[in-house]
Amino acid sequence: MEIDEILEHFHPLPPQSREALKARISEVRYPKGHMLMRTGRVEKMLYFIRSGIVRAYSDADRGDVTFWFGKEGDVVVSMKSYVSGQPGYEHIETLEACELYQMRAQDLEELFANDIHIANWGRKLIGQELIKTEERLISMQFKTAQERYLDLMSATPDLLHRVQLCHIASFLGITQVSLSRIRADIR
Amino acid sequence: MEIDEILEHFHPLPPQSREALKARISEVRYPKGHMLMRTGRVEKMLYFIRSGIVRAYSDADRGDVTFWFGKEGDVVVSMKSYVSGQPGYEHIETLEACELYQMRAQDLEELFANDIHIANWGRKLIGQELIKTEERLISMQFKTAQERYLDLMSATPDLLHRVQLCHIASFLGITQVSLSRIRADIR
DNA sequence: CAAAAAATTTTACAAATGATAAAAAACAAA
DNA sequence: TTTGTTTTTTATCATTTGTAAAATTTTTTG
Repeated sequence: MEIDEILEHFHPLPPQSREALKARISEVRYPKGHMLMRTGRVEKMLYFIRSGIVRAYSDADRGDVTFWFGKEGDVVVSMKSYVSGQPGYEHIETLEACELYQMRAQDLEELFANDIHIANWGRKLIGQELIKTEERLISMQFKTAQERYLDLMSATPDLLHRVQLCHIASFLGITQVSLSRIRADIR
Repeated sequence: MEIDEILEHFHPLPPQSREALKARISEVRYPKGHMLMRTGRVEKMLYFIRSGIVRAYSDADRGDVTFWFGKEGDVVVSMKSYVSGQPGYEHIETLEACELYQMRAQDLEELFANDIHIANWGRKLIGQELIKTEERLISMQFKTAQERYLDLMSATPDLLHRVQLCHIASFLGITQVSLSRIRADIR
């Protein structure tokens, strides 16, 4: 996925502003298993995914909890870090070899302060992330695990072939064993 | 809670921009049970809560699902509507008599387009909402209902006295019966 | 205050999910 | 292929949560 397409997808940008963004973006590749971000750090970079899949997860008593998958076209930020400048609570790792567009968070801050189109573009970007998160929260609250699994299958069917089931289970808020039962029931 | 305090809380604003915002804000009161927003509409207004409590909820098979409480100082928007201009998926109603600061969404859009400080203020506002939502999502995924109840009690203890338990239960993602059991266990 | 309505708790039973261990299947490296 | 490792499934039992109905408490209304 090309960078122009990704940037435009969040919100239209005047050519000049888009070029200002692109001038601060470079390309980078990481192998599977690379840690893009770590809990407790104030992250200096953010990424847009050109290809590949990543996951964000938090540490918990019973192992880690995957709460987000990022795929082609998605933005990768440590939200807490990005929004408040405070240490983030998530690890983010690549689940496949990834091609990423990278940008320094500080460069983006400077653009926000000086270019109103980019400031509004950033506002829309966060807004879209919020909607997605809110919709997931609602579905966690009132749908059964089986419904959530079926939703995920119809929304991003390829995810199941590209990601381990233990991560899918964690993402759905259930154990891997429970996910196996659900899959058996559906068959 | 005064409007200046509320506005500044999200992000500092130069006096000129703050006055521009305030010039478009008026005050309004509604009794308990008033519907501020409705599913399926593109909402034209947004609010800041001077006093009182409101809840946002979605329709579901088994009744409604409360997924957000707003209290003094919080912003009240139909997120989908506000972010994307598309019909929202939530109802929002007052749970107490409320004093609100109100503003036309279109006025805010115009300020976003013309005042970079307000655009960045709006970006920070949405970002803070995103963090809160993401933290709730994570706690839904890896905490037990009892832990979530205890968290809520320590975070906003007054909520329990001001809001019906059926709404608290729904907010926690459990039934009212289950919440009753948890409360009995704690005693 | 008394009656009615609403909200909350309790009880009993059913269904879903979790924990653990072990077996089966899929995958990777030599 | 063969071996060894990882991933997924299956089976068992304990725990949690849901559903429905009744009992209790609290609030509202006359």
